[in-house]
Amino acid sequence: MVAERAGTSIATVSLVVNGKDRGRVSAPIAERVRAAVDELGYVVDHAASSLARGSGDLVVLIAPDLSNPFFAEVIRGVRDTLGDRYQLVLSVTERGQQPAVADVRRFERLRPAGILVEAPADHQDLVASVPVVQLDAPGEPGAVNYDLEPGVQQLVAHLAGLGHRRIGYFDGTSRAATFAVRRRLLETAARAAGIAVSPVVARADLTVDAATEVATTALDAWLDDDVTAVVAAADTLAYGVLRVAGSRGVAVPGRLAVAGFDDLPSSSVTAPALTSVALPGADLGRAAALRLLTTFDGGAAEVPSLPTRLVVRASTAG
Amino acid sequence: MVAERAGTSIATVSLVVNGKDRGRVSAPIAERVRAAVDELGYVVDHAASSLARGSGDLVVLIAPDLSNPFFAEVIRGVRDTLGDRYQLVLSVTERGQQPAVADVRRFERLRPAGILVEAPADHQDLVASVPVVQLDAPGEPGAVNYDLEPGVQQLVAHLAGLGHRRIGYFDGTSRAATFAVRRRLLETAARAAGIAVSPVVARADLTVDAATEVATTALDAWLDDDVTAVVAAADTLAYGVLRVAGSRGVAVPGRLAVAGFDDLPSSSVTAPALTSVALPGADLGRAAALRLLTTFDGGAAEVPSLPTRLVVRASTAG
DNA sequence: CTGAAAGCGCTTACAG
DNA sequence: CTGAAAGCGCTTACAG
Repeated sequence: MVAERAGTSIATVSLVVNGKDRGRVSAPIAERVRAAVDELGYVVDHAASSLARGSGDLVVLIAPDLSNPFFAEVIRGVRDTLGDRYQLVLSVTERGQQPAVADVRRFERLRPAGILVEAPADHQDLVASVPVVQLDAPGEPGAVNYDLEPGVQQLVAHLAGLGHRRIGYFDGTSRAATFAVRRRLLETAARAAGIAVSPVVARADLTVDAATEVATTALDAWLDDDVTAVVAAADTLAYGVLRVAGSRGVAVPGRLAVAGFDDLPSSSVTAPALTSVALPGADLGRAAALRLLTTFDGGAAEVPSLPTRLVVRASTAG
Repeated sequence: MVAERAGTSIATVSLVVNGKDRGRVSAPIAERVRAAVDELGYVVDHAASSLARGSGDLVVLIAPDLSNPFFAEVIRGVRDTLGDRYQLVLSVTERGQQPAVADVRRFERLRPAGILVEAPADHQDLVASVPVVQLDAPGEPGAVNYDLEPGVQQLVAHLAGLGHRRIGYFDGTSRAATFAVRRRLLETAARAAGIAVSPVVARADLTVDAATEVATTALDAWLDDDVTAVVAAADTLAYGVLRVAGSRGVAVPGRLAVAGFDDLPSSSVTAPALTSVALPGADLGRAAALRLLTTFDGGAAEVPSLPTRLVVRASTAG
């Protein structure tokens, strides 16, 4: 430890650097240490520190591929809540993959203070030697989730009110539980409202390009099946439908209404602007980070589900 | 080290676990060790390992706030190139901030194998005890950059060909050098083509919402100044212009042509579809990761700048 | 082919 | 109020 050039012992430096010098180290000595630290540009070695201490100040957020801008919002919420006390690092899975046990294992090695897992693959047993909080993992105990029901109900009521009687569903390929829930809630609500859901199967990765490719064939199938509205499990999927409909001259919403989930920032500038069930990503991130912080302090407050609501725009409203 | 339950010494376990047992440990013993490792779910402690070894297998990518989907592409490129040998972790700066020296310092503590810095604040001296590669940092030696000139030339030629003689520029607030370069190249090319650049100042964070807010007042100023086209330093900024123009009934491109930089996936579905200078993010990520990998092996190959080109869509073409 | 030992840079009781 | 010492879990020469 180079900074003992301050003329004191290693232990004293450690105390000062960690701000544990109150009433343990005299002011002039502490001052000398700080000066030496500054001069030498010293920065405590994280590996050694975590080793000695048993765990570090890192918080790991494991998220799926970031091509869905939704995650950027989540990350921002986490960051804002974690503050300076903890250092956030992100890990992204491979495109099209959900976070799984192996990812959590991999990051346990880093001895983080805690791990956040966004939209994990279903039915994983995500226990670790450090606190783990899951986001967007319906059915998992202790997870921070959206209450999707109100948003879906509003969407179906909206479509029913416009006279739609047969709709298509554009699902993600993601194995995350939240997608199964979105589909199930929509089907249930549709049935209750007397709306049929087309058997046409359409699934794609959550990128505009993948969605466009799938929509290229799915669009015809939907139209052949007399579908008048398509609900996509994510806005990025809906963009694909908009793109194909636009290039084929299929009027939206005249011939086909389109809606999504997420309400991404860009959904207000699409052609036409997209109706969407708003999932406030930053709120989710904040709630999850807060829950982790509470866990650190030994608490375990129940986190209520986050509300969702429908944002109506031109892609359905005409 | 728990796994010595395999009945061997700690050192032997270490050798086997790190795959350095070739010709040093007998096959049956190695086998016994592996079995024990599996049974106990043992995973080597990263902190201890990095400490003993001097550095770890982490690669840190420091990026600005991820609300610009462009970065998702960059990340994907980095990930794909790094492969399994290294573990990528991301860090994002606070919204509106560029990566700076302090961020690099912070991550040096982790003893990563290397650090990647995307669009750092200008004029930073980003040296560290580990290899650092900068992305999108024009003017920095060893940085991996776009060759923006051809894209900008094409854009200006395109606008000139359409008869535009006075254009507005919508800049980012980012202090990253790449934004200064975009502006300068555009101004130079415009002058050469006999196009005037309006003195109206418009700058915003690279989010659709921030851009919309700024565009709300800037749009009037541009129109008052007889501007017939606006070039935005990023697609997300252009989205803000499209949004305001749409809600005000200003015809795009009839009254005002709009173009951006990035060519985000969603730019093909905006209303109208956005003309943009394509900056292939994944390519940038791949090139930077490759450069870092070469550095690890002691090499220092020159990386050529990545080509850019104009993608023409309805927002300018009519 | 295998094991005992030193050391990586810290932190934290503990004794002075 | 301060310092010497043990120990965190590994890796890697080195000796057997």
